[in-house]
Amino acid sequence: MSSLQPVRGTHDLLPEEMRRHRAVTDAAQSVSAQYGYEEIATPIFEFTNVFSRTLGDTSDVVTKEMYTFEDKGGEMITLRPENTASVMRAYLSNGLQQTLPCRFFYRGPMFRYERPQKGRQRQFHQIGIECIGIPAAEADVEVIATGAHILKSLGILDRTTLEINSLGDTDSRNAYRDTLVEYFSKYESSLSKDSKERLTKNPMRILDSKDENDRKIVADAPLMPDSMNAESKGFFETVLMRLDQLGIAYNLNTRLVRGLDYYCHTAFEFTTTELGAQGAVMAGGRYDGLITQMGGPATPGVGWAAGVERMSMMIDEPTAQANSIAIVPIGDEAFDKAFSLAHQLRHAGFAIDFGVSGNMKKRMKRADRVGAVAALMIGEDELARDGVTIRDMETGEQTEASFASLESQLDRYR
RNA sequence: GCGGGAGUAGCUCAGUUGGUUAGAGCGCCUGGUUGUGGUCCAGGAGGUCGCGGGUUCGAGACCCGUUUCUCGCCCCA
Repeated sequence: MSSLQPVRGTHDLLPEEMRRHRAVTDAAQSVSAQYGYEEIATPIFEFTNVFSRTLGDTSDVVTKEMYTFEDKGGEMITLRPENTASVMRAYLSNGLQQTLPCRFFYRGPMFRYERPQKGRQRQFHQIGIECIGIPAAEADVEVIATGAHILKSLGILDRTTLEINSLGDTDSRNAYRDTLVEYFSKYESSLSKDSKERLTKNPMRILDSKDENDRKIVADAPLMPDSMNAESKGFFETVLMRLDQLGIAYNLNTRLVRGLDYYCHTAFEFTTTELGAQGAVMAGGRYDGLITQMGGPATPGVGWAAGVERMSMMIDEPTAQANSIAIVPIGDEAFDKAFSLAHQLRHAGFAIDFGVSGNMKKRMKRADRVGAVAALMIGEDELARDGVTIRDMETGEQTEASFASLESQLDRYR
């Protein structure tokens, strides 16, 4: 294959696509800030054990999707497949336990060795928030509210559904897991091939199997709430009550589970039907055990991550950047003057399009193509009276302006 | 990792049961307009038909392999 092809599952972000990404991440950053989330960035690679220790030994992400390599110093390095573990590592590395609670927003590329599909690439981008240090259910609700607010500001909230479930605390989750294994083991021979594997690796996954026969067995499977202790039930009730209070609509989904080991209590996803096989736009939950798993002090946390590519496919085309003004010199002498004028106007805060070559017709055509709102024409006539001609590119109307009054006359095109 | 569909110009696509020199629209360039963009008219550039092999007198078309995209499975944002 030609070496000029990008690596499979990677894409160049050309200006049009980049504008969509920026519309998504800038809106997310700005809304998150309203909720007290400050932006941070962690390295795109970490020691492999940052991920392997936290995501779960049997998760697909760890077992088959990580980009892992040995660097020249013999260290095992992994390109981050998600950012929560990195953020927690950063939290511990920098001794931020002193300043709890911490609210972080992040954006950046993630890497997973997967089969590319619509809305699924090997290098993709996520935004996310993490709220560290608040054990109360209100933190879960704040995190969900922030996410919903971002989706709303992008104009896509009403095209998603908030699915929510509780996995309970560690005791409840383990109890439920044991109950499920016991139940499904009775039907092991009739389970699908995938589900037989899940039985040992991640029994809760059998609950959302798409296999028709599995679904029949699942229909009578024990339910999570029956294994939940009183504390876990109370926690989830508070979450739902507070969501109701804020008018955030949700769909209770007892089959909603998590692939990564560190989740407990609240699990949620904003899903859509617009992206083919990829339903999840934004997903997250509570991860009280994560920091302990990494060797830190017991610290609660809750957060979500969202796919930038997935959201940018759903939003309307963002409006282009600032109004620009084209400068069109006619003749060598005018070019001299125009070259300085472009510099002067840019420092006065205008966006200037200044083509360095071409006759007047070409330059006018270019001004039109870049969407300039006005063209400043400078030729012999204009130089003689020490000014320029301003052509409004929309109406075609032309007015004369002296160099002295130019900036104030251009104010309406800012 | 598994299964289905596709790959022809920068983009969207046509190309008949295998037959001479592979087309259209859009976009791009030049001219009609020596100081005026969008509209119009005329002309032009741009293709190893994804790549490699095979069948055939002859392959864009058929066969095999491969690669990329795409749809689904697994899993996930």
